[in-house]
Amino acid sequence: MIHDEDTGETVCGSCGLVVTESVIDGGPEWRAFTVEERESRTRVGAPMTYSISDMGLSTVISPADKDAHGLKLPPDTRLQMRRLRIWQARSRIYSSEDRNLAQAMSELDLLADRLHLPLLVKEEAAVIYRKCFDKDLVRGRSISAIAAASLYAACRLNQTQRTLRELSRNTKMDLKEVSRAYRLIQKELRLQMPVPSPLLRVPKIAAMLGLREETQRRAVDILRRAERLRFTAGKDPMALAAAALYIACLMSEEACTQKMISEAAGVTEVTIRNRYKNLKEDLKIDI
DNA sequence: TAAGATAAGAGGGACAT
DNA sequence: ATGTCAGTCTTATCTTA
Repeated sequence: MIHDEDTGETVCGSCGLVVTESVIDGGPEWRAFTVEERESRTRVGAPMTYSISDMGLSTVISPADKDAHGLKLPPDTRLQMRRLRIWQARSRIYSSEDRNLAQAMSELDLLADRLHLPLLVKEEAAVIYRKCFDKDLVRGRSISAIAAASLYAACRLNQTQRTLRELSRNTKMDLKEVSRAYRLIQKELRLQMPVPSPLLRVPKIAAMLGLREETQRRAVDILRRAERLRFTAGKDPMALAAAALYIACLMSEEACTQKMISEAAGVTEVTIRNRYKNLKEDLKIDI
């Protein structure tokens, strides 16, 4: 086994197989060159994070009735500490705000995990959820719906290719609920979403079908031309990408049926046919 | 068997009431 | 707030090559 500190990969020394891709580095994230620097930068505690309901910053009073030197506390101090612990716990979790956030964050965790979303996206979703909470958008709606919608919004903002359907499939809710919540928060928070480009969907579909690089390139060409002529507005990007790939397959004589593409892209064959038809007409493509 | 055609229905945006 | 309209996409079924 060879461990590569730079990439964090552990690689088998004889065959080159990557065993684990990410290794947790327990060391500090800063560097220090002098003793003074080291001392001034040293700090204690977990890093702050948005995906724990209190951002990981709350104080925890140790349950052991000992002082800093490990000696038992005198009885009256012990009683006082016990009372403090109770109030501390109440103020942390038992306020309705924190209960709400705590539940939302755990749902976010679960969902992000299932969809293999990067930490960055999850943290952004957590920020969005907090904004929703502050704007009072959660009251009267389900926490799960707002949490799922926040995650979807974070995906969109980061151009991370996940469909609303993929998201709702991993929750108990149906697509309608999540998309309603998503539209609500998009409107209320005035989120400026990047326009979803069909170009970015091509690799995803092509990879599922194992299509050649050449075919992908042709599909991208077709979509570029269509975008330039404004034929793509208002159409499902996934459907456009699927249709372009279908045309590309025909042109490069790569065997691929509409059905295969429709399954990989998550759009129906009929929709692919429609997009295929007007792409062909609009761009005057002869196959 | 794959691809095309047709029709009915759902859901949401734009716009008027 | 509620209703209507055009356009998109889905589901289902039938036809064609």
